[in-house]
Amino acid sequence: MKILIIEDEKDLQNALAEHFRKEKFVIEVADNYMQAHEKIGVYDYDCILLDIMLPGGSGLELLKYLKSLGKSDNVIVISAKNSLEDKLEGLSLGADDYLTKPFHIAELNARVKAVLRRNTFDGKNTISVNNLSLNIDDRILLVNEKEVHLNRKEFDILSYFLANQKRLVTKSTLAEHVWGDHIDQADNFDFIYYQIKNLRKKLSKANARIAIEAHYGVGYKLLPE
Amino acid sequence: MKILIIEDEKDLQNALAEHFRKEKFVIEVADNYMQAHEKIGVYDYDCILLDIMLPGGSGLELLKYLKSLGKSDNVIVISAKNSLEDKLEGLSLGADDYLTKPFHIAELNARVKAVLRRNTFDGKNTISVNNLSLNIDDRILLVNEKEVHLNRKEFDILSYFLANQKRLVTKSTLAEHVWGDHIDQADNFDFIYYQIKNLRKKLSKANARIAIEAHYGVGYKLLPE
DNA sequence: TTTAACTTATGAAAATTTTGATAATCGAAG
DNA sequence: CTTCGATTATCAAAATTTTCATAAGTTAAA
Repeated sequence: MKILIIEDEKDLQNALAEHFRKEKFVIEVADNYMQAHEKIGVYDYDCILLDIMLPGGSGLELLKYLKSLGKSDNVIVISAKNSLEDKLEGLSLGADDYLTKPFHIAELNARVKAVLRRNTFDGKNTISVNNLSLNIDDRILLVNEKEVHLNRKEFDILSYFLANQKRLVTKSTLAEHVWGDHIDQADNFDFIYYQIKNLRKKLSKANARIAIEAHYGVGYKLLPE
Repeated sequence: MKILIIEDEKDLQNALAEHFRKEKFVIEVADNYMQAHEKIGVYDYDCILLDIMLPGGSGLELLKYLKSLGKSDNVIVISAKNSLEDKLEGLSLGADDYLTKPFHIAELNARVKAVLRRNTFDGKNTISVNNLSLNIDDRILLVNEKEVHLNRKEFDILSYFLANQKRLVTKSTLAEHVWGDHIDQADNFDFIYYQIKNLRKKLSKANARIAIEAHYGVGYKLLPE
């Protein structure tokens, strides 16, 4: 998963890059119009964070360019507090989302994840991988066409993993999504270990052809096998 | 709690009115520009649902008017699917939120509640009523300066009640907020009854000077006593 | 006023989740 | 290739939440 950060303020740029690197994204940075334009033309990104105020040209021009390339649907516009107009024009140009400075990085993080997840789930209410299929609405897991009972946390964890397949999911991200705001920065993650253990047990008993990989010091990744 | 629905499409208007009446709001309706303009000038509402396309004038004009009166911060703009421009201009005029048709009424419901709650909580992280004070961030309840331990559901329920003081809270609304999306339309609410029972027990043991009133067939209301 | 239908309250049991202690595993540094 | 510190896994116990059965209360209609 690759994120392009288009932002000239060095402090913010570094903070963003650091944060998302920790979340195990591949980060690229552009700090002016030309550089951004070039990267956009050549590479594909899973998500683009776009500041509007840039040296060398307006971020809105970049957005138009992205739109012309059909790559504008995973852009999150970041605009200065007072330039509401930018924000609005940004939206009308098809940006997926916007955020006004200053913002909490947790907020941005949530939105990035939302953008990425959207592209995974699409409109469907069922995700299938190998021999499993998960119906989000009815909260039913089928492995080899047979229902496997998951309780609430197990289901939430698995669906988050499936929505973020092959991507490394941080423990705190998982906690935030499955358990809620309160538990964001816990000092131990026993509750995750326990649920993961049981989830794995159920999956393997049902011969599900996926694996939940632990990544030392970071989190987990779900892989088809 | 009073909501003004400015909407000319009769079907939608009725659906909205009916829904929010069930949620125990007081509903007023305006189905054209003039009527809306008059009501806005005379009365105060806790939330205003504003359609942009109206007979007799644009909703955006009403929004400007509301803004000039300093009453624009609890407006939710409802715009037709394709009129993105309206949406944007609406936002720039200070509307709190917007929604494009068609929308799920549950979505609108959630946003209305959010608008109302914001005005209750403000920026504070503590709500106080009589001899209790609830710290939202640290999730601590004090009654007469002494901590009363609440477990998760109890805390969530109480904080929702406090954010919606003196307002009737539907069981399904409560379920949606405390338990999440899944349990919106349950066929029984035993889990609510159980938590309410224990919450009441803890509150009364601590001599908290509030009461959780049951409203037959509808839900609960929290009252200072 | 009484009944019938339905809603809410309550306690006990079942299921799930969280916590704590302990063991196994991993990865960096020597 | 060891060792050490830290992370992850596992089990059992504690706490919480959900479910179930039943009782009590409420409303509307006869």
